[in-house]
Amino acid sequence: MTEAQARKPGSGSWQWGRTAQTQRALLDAARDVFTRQGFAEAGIAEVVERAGSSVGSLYHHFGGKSELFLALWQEHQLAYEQAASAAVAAARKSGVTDPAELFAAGARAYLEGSWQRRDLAMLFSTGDGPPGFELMKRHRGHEWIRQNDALLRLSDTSLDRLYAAVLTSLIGEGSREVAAAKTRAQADEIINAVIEYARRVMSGGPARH
Amino acid sequence: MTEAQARKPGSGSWQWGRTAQTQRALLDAARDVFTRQGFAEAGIAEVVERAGSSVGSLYHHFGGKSELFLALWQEHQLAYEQAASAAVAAARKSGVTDPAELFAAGARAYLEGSWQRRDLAMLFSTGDGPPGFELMKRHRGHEWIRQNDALLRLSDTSLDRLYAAVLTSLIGEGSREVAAAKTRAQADEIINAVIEYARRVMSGGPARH
DNA sequence: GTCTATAGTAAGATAGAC
DNA sequence: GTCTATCTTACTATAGAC
Repeated sequence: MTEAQARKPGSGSWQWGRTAQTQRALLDAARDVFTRQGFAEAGIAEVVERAGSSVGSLYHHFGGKSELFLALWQEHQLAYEQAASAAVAAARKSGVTDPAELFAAGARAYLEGSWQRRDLAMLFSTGDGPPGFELMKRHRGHEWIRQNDALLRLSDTSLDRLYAAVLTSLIGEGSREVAAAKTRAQADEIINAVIEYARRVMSGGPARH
Repeated sequence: MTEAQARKPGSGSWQWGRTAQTQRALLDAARDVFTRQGFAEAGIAEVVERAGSSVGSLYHHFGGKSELFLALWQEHQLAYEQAASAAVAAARKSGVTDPAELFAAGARAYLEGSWQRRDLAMLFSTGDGPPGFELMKRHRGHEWIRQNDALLRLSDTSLDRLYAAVLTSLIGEGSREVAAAKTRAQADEIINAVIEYARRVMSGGPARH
């Protein structure tokens, strides 16, 4: 593929995205290798081999193994977030106003994404990643909830942070289970159950002392 | 304490527990170093220095850095489990029979343990550990719930596994937040809130399709 | 059981030609 | 932008005397 596309047609006019191509190839190869072996086990060598690229190139474009992993994660996150916010917007448009329902709509889209892209969902939930990765994930998760329910007037109380943390980890755990499901039907069951649990947690809102 | 016990009384009759002493010193030093620096950052050298021991000795007793970390974790787990099952037994003795209430009693004791031993609770929840550690944790967590409510006639359905997973991660997340609390009072608030959320999740039992 | 000194190892990272 | 060859650097892990 790399070779075929690299062959210049007629003149030589197309140099569009030589960079983009390389990065794409590297990311795809990284997906293959990391999802099969995890971060620690995976070797940079195999990645560049599969990508038909080279170590130097990888470093040029990404800066290192960790950064490559992170780039892969960010793509994945982007897909999640776009799907989720689109779903929330759609629900809102069709008249839903209850914050819990809007949240549920977003969560469903999120979990849907875990089923498509199971491989990545599993990879990022195993706890195997570059130093500091767990922290980044937690951070991102909290932001997501915070944003998703700026609706819910969450303040900076430790109890509100807990509420967000609990919902985040609920969706996160659900995501893992969905990704581990054997069939689409099973995944659907799990998605529904997770939403149900989320509703239960949200019933009554954040705990007050 | 170590010093006091190391002082020999009268003769020199005591050689009891030279092994035990060394292991204790190593574990205590490991606690210091790991809780401050995490697993990856920590160096074996600093641990043995603080323990007044040596690298060879560490390998003799534990087998390596990872195993030392794991031994520390197991001690911590043991403390959790003893407290939790004692609490459940006590609740049962005083007439509680509702499974959800029994579970809540165990969970409360568990979270109590996260406050005492905050340092360890934080360490083990950061996601920094030897390869495969996250898996072990997840495994252990599930076992704990399973055992705690063999009461709840959970089967091997994927939905029942989800239920267990959700409760586990709820308690786990709560544990992290408790450990991060700044004051005892705040920790108590959080503990109560977590129990409340657990009750909400359990209301209605495992989801059915 | 304990220690010191040494070796292994292996992968990620870099330099510099093309 | 791309590549190859080399290096480096920090560990862990072991050997072998006491």
